Amino acid sequence: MKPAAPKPAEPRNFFQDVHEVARLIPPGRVSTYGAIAHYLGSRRGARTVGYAMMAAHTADHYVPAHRVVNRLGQLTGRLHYATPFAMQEALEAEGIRVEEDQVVDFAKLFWDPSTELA
DNA sequence: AGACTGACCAAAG
DNA sequence: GCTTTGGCCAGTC
Repeated sequence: MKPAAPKPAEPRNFFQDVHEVARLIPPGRVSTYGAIAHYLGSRRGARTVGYAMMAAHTADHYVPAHRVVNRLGQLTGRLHYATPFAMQEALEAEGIRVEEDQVVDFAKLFWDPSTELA
């Protein structure tokens, strides 16, 4: 007699899903909070995705948060890094050009999980 | 144990 | 056309 399975169907939290998707972003490409939120199913609040990125440090595995920007292609999370330039440098190291905290050719570098992973 | 906070996006006034 | 509000999850004090 199991005291009710203390195991929910999916113990995987929303954050975990976001972190996993973020890890799927190929180098040299960038994704957005809204795109990830939409891929996970409806806009559960793109905000929540942003929270997940901030809580990326709580993830067991490394999360390339530098490849995730807002829908405008801006490095909104750069202030969360050790240095305000760490995020930009990480992107430039992958061949992505950044000008004024904004990803150049963002439209071409944009990686949409809903489309790429389909 | 409860309250606050924090990397967003889009629609409505 | 710009400002304000609504929706949303988990970690931390």
